[in-house]
Amino acid sequence: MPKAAKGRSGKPEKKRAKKDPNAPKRGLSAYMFFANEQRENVREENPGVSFGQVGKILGERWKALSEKQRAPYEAKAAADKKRYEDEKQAYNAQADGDDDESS
DNA sequence: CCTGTGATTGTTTTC
DNA sequence: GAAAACAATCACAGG
Repeated sequence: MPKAAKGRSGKPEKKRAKKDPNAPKRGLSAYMFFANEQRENVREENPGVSFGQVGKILGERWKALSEKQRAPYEAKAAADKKRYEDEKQAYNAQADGDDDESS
């Protein structure tokens, strides 16, 4: 059951701005790792494709892979997520109490 | 307790 | 250098 038709319901607002004091950016996404590898392949199989094209093709290819293929990327994403946990932790520690920051 | 929301992440190409 | 399509995410917070 699709919790809610969330997603990009049409809100092409520019990039986001930070809102947290130390903004513990989250971890990367599987697509990021996948793109890192496919970007070369996609551009190679699609010579001459413009920005919009390659971008789309990349996405199509992403899902074109099998879950197993995404596995390595998901794994990286999961690993990266852990990385974020670290930031979040530091953010948490500092956000909460703090030993000395107000000089 | 459960939910969804928002914020974020990195790539590519083009000028 | 910046901007948009492309996709995943998923930790955080609130009623």
